Amino acid sequence: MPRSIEFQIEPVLVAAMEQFRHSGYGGTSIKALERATGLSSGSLYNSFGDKDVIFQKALTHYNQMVVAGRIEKHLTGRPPVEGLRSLFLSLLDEPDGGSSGCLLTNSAVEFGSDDSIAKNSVQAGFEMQEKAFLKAIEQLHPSVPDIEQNALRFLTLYQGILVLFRSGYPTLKLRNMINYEFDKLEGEKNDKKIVG
Amino acid sequence: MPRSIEFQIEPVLVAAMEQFRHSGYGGTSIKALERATGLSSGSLYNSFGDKDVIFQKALTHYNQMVVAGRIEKHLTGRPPVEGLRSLFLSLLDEPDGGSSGCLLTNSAVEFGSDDSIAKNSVQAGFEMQEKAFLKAIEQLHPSVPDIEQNALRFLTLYQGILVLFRSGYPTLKLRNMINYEFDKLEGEKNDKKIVG
DNA sequence: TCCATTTTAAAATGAATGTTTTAGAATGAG
DNA sequence: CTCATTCTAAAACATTCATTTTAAAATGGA
Repeated sequence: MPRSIEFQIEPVLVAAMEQFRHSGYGGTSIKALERATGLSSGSLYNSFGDKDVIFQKALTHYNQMVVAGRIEKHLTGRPPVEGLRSLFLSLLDEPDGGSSGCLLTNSAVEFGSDDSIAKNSVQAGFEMQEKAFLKAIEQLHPSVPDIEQNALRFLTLYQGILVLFRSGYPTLKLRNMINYEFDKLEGEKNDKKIVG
Repeated sequence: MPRSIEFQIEPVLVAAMEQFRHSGYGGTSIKALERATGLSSGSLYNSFGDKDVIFQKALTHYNQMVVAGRIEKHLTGRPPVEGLRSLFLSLLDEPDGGSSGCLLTNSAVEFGSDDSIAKNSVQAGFEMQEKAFLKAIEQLHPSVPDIEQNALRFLTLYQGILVLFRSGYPTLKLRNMINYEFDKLEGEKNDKKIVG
């Protein structure tokens, strides 16, 4: 029957994801995708369809792997404040220092609120993050009524950090701010107000 | 001598600004700028140079008018918390509900940290916002040593709100979160801890 | 009036875009 | 082997892009 597929789909998706993360959807040409994935445009069109499909698959993969993976990695089996802190700090640990930012954040901004190929995945990604924050806060203060406000506040901070980091804002200052924020949270939890 | 310029430069800059705000730099064609400004491409090239110059002028104008204007409007001659609150809430008051977001935020994400036509203006704009927050917090707690952390936290929240709002996140939830945040700040200021 | 300049409209340019097609080599199952 | 399929490479396509040029009308100062 048919010749079997030579390449693995997953590394191709990862390469496309990185490319979109760096240059956005509009800023990424098919030629750039050829370079990034090592596939010819023929193969890309053959296996995916068109550019939109590649992007959507890459974005979905980003949600499943990067977003969910990060949450899983930092927020499970650990005290919630510690987990949240390391989750936030992990945003600043891009290996090459080249802050490509978050594909979710970048897509949200690039496409806006109009109907687009990104809308559903962006909403789903934000929802995943917000729910993870909610769960962590519940573990912290099960009885407080303003858990939702705090979860949204964390989501907002999270997205803001990604914007500033992407723009080249000094990592050290962001790191200090994050640590300050979670130090304060630990202080509140222990009912000790340290700051006079 | 020469024929005088027929159009006013400022409305043209405003129109270009709105267009870039809605569609980004890459997503805005010269044709779109013709439509938005009412000028022919001939006039645009004649009066500005090229697309990069138009964008840079529009971004500078955004900093001077929109960013500085908003700060001036909300943070002067008013109690700082009240001013900050109304500044944050004003982000959600886009007239048409079509959240074009902030040209600064959008440009930061679109161009990233690489050297680009936007880098200087983006940094300048963020700095303006951060300094405004710093000043407001100083008025609030002149003695606290962690003013910088709080100013950066406000900047981060501010940018995060702009991302979420641009993506179509429900305005009401964002409004509640903002109000909750500044209610808490007023509480802290009065040294009354309301939340148990 | 004349000249320099600015306007618009249109055409032209050359490059890049996304996509399809073609041609040829490779591969696996029957 | 054969046939269907997949690969790469290349060409072809129509479209869009930013930009320049052209031509013609308008305008203001000398």
